[in-house]
Amino acid sequence: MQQEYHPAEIETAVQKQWHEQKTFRAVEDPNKEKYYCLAMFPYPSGQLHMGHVRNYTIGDVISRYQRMQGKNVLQPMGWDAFGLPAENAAIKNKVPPASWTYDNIDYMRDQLKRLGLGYDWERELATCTPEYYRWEQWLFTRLFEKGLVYKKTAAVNWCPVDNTVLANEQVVDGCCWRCDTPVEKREIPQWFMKITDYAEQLLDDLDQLDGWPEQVKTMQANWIGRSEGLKIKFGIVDNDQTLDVYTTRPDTLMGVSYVAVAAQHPLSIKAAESNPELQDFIEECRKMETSEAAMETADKKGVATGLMAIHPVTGEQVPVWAANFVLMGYGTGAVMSVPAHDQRDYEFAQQYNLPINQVIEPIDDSESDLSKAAFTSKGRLINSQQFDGLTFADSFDAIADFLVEQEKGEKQVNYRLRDWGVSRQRYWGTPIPIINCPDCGAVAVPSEDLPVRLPEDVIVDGSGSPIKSMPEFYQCACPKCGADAERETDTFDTFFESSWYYARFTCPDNEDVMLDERANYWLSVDQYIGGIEHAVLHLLYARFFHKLMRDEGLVSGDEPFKNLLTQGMVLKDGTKMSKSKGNTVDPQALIDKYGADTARLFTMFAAPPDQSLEWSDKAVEGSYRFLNRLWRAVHEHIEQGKVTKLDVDSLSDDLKNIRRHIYQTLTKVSDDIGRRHTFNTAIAAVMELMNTLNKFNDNSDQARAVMQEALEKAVLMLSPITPHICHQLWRDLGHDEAIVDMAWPEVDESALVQDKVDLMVQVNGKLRSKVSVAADADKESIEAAALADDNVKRFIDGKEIRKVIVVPGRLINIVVAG
RNA sequence: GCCGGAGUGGCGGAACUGGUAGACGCGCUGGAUUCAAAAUCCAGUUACUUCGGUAGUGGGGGUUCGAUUCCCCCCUCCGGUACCA
Repeated sequence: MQQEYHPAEIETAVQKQWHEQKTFRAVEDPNKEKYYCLAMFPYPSGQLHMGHVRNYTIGDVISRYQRMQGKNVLQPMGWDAFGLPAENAAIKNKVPPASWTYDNIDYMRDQLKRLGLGYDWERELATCTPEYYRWEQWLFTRLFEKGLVYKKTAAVNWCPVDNTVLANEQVVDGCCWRCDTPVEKREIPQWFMKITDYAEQLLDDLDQLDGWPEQVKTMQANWIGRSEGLKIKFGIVDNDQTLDVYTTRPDTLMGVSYVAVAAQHPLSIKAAESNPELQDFIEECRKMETSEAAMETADKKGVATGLMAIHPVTGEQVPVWAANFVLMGYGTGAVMSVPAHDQRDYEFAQQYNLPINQVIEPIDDSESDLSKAAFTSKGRLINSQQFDGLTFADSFDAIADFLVEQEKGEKQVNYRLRDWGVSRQRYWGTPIPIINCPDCGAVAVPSEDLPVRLPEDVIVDGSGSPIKSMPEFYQCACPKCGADAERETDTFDTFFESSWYYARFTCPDNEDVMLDERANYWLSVDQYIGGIEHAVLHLLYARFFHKLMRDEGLVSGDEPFKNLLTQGMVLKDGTKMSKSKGNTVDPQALIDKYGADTARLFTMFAAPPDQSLEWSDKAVEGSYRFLNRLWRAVHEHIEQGKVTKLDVDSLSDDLKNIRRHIYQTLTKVSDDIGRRHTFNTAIAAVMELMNTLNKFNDNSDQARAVMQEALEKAVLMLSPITPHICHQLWRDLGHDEAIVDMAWPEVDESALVQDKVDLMVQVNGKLRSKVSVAADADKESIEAAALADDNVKRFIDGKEIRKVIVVPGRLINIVVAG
């Protein structure tokens, strides 16, 4: 055994052995309990960052631990390879996105291998290959036939100078990030997936996800946003059109003082023909940012359209306003406004001098002052004619019944969730497999013609997608009638690819079908690990896809991810690492200097996985020092020669205490890794054990036998976290079998038995002393021991004891008067 | 704006079910070793203190014998907000 710890040598040799022996190849075996562990695959941006190191180390620790538990583990890795950065790099460096992406993948694959992550590399996939994306094209055409996709116009950010569509992140303060031109909205036809058809299931099935963090389920439930309300029809004066609104507060219907519609609403556009002020307003709204955050924080503005709506109950006329806070693409594009009982309507009404009609009063007859703010609580109806005196629930039914009878409304369940717009006007993505025929309309590309391949040898210059000016790509014949037709040149949202990769990993080599029977062996994913930033969108889309694939007969379960671990961000100086801030840490430098085990140990030790992790060069050195101490401890032990057999019955109290510490540590570490995923506390516990061993100075035969036992357990416990050094130390401790194939150690319960325990003694909740009592002492004797303690006496002397609380195994609290 | 989190020594964090606040690591201080330094090892390290104690987990209130933990209000920071992934 080498005297010094040389991580580079050890790590290279161990990784070579894993590679040659195909250690991490996953083979379906119905007789073994499977465990599918998946970390969110990376976008191949060029090099690994610390967030990747953290994400993939967490996955690897869990995978290796489960392997030691005897599970048949699948841990795959691949590349989320389509996306905007490749196009940006292409513009900057004049390199086609494809070659840039493939080069990045090659480099990052080596980096992952150097970290010693136990992946089955035979299952590697990249989403930008036709072998992968052909199957999502195929699924899309199936959904097209089923009517689950449709086309409608929707707004995009448009830069009139660059003549291109901008992503939300490319809009900075309402202007184009590259040329600073004010961004405009443009309505263009786009493809949508009917995720709203699955809204109810996506909400209800959250209950199945016991292994998901509550906060993520809450965020998804809020995002889906199920509500029960009324759809109400308003007539328009001198107009045969009607206006539908949806409200969750039909009890306030009699307080409606105006109706607000989106600027883009057909009624508003029609009215603008003879209204220059409204025209200007519509134009102004066209320049607003499309993001929800921008819409909600913008000043609320509106213009009267001049149209009057007819109240469905009273028949009274209320004005129709065009307002910038009403979205055309959401709901009916119109809302009824009740200033007295909705804060936003209240502020709008004050700004434009619209009437504020109170129709709800507090149920407890307390004051409701409408001069300062709206009264938004539910209460009792007033000023509401035949509905006066009703509660919220009663008025809901009464008003619904009334409107149904009049054919002016009905009860409706509504969802905040909107259908998923999947069209992107970008090049580097999966071509949407649709052909537009002048006669037949939109026609799905027949499955025998799939995949629709994206041309890779192109020049991207920032003036729009190159395939939009490539007749050789878009010119084609209609599959139905044979007439000249054109392909879609839009591509899919990249969330499309990441919505089903977890399933394709089970059978990535199948060239004939999207998924085969192996999917049902491995799925669902037993542990999914990724950033909290994906809590809503990615995870919701993947859940949606799973249900689509289930309904297509491709998979059997309802949900893709059984357990979810959301990791926090890696920070430096308290903020997110980013190139623009110049505070990035290159993991490669870390690995080169200290080795993969130190990088892994540091990222697991610095914080629990779901919290943000603060980077520290000094703490990395500390991790490296610990591995050196571990190495030295094993080395010094081995140097003393052969170890005799352990004789548990002959041990001194000191040695019994050491053995108890070993198995207390093992109990804690098993729970920390297996259940809690708090790797930081697991590592701390092993460090504590090592500190104890270090202080222990006994060269007797039995002491050395206990030391051998301690070091073996410590190495086994650390092996999922720092597998390379543990591989070597395990060998050095005299074992022929590779540690990666060892079982997780079992706890020797007899070593844990204790005859005395220390209990804390409090007086009035303040710690005053501690007493040592027999482990099986009864309440009375514990109480007596506490009251007899000298320091306790000082605090209770001459005072009346009101009560004594004894918490077994923990503490005694003596409550005294005064 | 809305939804979801987080806030504990000089720093990262621990305290899992309401029961010893600060485990473990970093840093710092002192010591050993060294010609010297690095490395390593040992000891100490929340603040205040009359050395008895007292205060203390973002701020303010509450429940409890007992609150970092539960409840209410507020502040700050972070994530998401539907075309970044």
